Amino acid sequence: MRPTTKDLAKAAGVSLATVDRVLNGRSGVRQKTVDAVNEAITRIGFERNQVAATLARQRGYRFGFVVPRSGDEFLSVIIKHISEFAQASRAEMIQTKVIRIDDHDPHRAARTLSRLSADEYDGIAIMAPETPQIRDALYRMRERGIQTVAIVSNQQEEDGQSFVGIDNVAAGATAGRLMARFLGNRSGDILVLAETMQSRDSLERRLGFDRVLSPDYPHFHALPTLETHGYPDRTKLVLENAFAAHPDIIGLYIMGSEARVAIECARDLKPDGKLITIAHERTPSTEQALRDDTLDALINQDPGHIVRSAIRTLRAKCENRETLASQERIRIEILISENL
Amino acid sequence: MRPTTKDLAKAAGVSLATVDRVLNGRSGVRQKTVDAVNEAITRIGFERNQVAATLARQRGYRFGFVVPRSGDEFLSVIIKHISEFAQASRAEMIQTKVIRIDDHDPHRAARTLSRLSADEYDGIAIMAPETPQIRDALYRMRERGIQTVAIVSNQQEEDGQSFVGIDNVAAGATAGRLMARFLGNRSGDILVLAETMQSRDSLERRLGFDRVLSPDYPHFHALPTLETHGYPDRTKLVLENAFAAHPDIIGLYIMGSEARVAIECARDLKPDGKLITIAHERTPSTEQALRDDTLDALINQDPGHIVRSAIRTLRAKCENRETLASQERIRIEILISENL
DNA sequence: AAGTTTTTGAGGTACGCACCTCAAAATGAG
DNA sequence: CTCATTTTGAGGTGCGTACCTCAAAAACTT
Repeated sequence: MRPTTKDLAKAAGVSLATVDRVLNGRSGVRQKTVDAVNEAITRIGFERNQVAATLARQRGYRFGFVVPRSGDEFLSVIIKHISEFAQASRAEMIQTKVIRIDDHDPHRAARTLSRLSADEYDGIAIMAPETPQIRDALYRMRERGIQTVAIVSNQQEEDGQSFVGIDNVAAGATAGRLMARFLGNRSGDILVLAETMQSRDSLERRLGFDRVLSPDYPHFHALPTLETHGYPDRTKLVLENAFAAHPDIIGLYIMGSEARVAIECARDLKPDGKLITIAHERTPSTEQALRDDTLDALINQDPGHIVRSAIRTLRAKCENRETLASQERIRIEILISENL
Repeated sequence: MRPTTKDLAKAAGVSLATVDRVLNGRSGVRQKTVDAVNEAITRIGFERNQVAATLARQRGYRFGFVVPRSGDEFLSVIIKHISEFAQASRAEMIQTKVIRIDDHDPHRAARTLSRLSADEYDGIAIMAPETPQIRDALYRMRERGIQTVAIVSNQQEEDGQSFVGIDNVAAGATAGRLMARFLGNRSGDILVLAETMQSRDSLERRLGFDRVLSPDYPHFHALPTLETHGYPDRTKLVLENAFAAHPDIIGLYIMGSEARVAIECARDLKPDGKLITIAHERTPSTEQALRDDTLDALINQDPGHIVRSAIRTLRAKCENRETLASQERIRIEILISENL
């Protein structure tokens, strides 16, 4: 039989009330007593029964996902997975809400964050670019006793701040290696497209991409990153100009998460199908592009996995536990039409 | 507030005892009453609180993983993940044991299975090739009230029998497409290696491999599958003969899950590094081969994911729930040295 | 030593459900 | 109609923990 709090109290020579105080970090216990209880915990191998603990809390866990108000296809996939998992984990006493923030006004965003109270939320997962305002707001949130985790876009590493997502340098390197191998011995220019190079994600992907291409494959030349700023018109224009200026473009690497327009343009500009195209994030449109061969490979981070991992991470923090590392590592997936 | 069994009883106009009988499928309730309760469940949106239910059961869940007694590197990785997850889910009142069976004697294996009682196990995950004896034993296990799920190797589809693993035809096709794209415009022979072609997994992978290679790439020729039967010596011999007989071998596809020996041999026989090699399953040795470029790509099914998914699937069956499909689909992962 | 403050104990209630018993009510058979 | 059988209700207990109150004990302070 597994030892219970009762056994622990007996083993530590204290009362149930004191055990409770120590286990839940309440004040008013001498250090000496705390140590005695902790010693007893390891001695008898006590492990809190999380099922009973959750039931006794009366109010499971309340988590929030803070995401940008405006967004691309990838964001809607994320949100779909949030509500899907929220539905499925209601029976486990986990409540999940989506909170939208202004992604172009860091101050307003920070204000929204500052209004989130520990009475309403046990933990917050945030998907937002790194800015001083956001970083501060997150710091104060943790001080208020709300657990935090950053998803997709990394935030500065700090105590109590974890990250659920991929290593973008490695993702860029993966794209670079695939690009090179798919191109084989052909030589020419490679076009690199991003929404903006202001974002850390794009910078890192480009860094990884070049790190593979520059030293190992001198017969390719990756052109400077072109920025679309998320506008379809601009994307089209930029691509047209690039293809006109560089007649021997043989590869296209789309780093941003809104690849649809770029893929369509590239297909129209290079209809022979000789252009090797690699993009990020599985969405209905990139999936379709893979199937009809306008896209050669897709680098993906499973949005469902990210959402579930964020919730598990938050929950582990609330329960003062470690997560299972192998379960929480988000993989850099390579998708082709055969393994969709 | 979420409705409880009490609310449900009131809404259905019956007592708590009857609600309990219906919810847990006990006998002695008229169909008319069962229907009334079910109607009330949907009407008020009742959802059983699994946390409370698990606690009240007094004895969490007891699951067993039935795996072959003899095995390769992949199997040991699986077992490592079983104990890792078992450790982590003790706090959730889930107990997990590993049960070894004789993989070369289906009768003995079936006898071992027949001794597993519902008093000891709520569910069994089995990793075993499909044989009539095993299939029967699984059928009787389900009749005894033990939930079953097949992992890695599919069992015949039957009522109540689910499968956690990859589609091996698609996995073979993925390997085929990668092989072709990595080879580019070179032409020559491709060697295909398996432990045995008796197993369904190998057959399916070969099928998928050919399905991509034969129609789309006539300048490659995939040779008939060579069998190693898991013996290092034989693997070496078979490879030496093949390379001697076919001077223009440009690709090697290792379908079995014990790739170490084959990779080493191939490296010795074709030291120029021009041989494109693709294998299955991430293990310490295949991972190393990827890093030092003796392996070009790895097709992997995440063993940790399989283990966790099997347990979640069993648990969902015990609780008479659906699983979250997107979480349980095992992906066909493509690994190269950049996205390890 | 007397008073103040801090620390501890004893006891209780609650969470939502599983599982048990026994008697009462409803139903069916003859 | 009576008797046997089936179905239902009322009530209880327990799972292991959280969280609360109040008084008693221990530890400091001056």
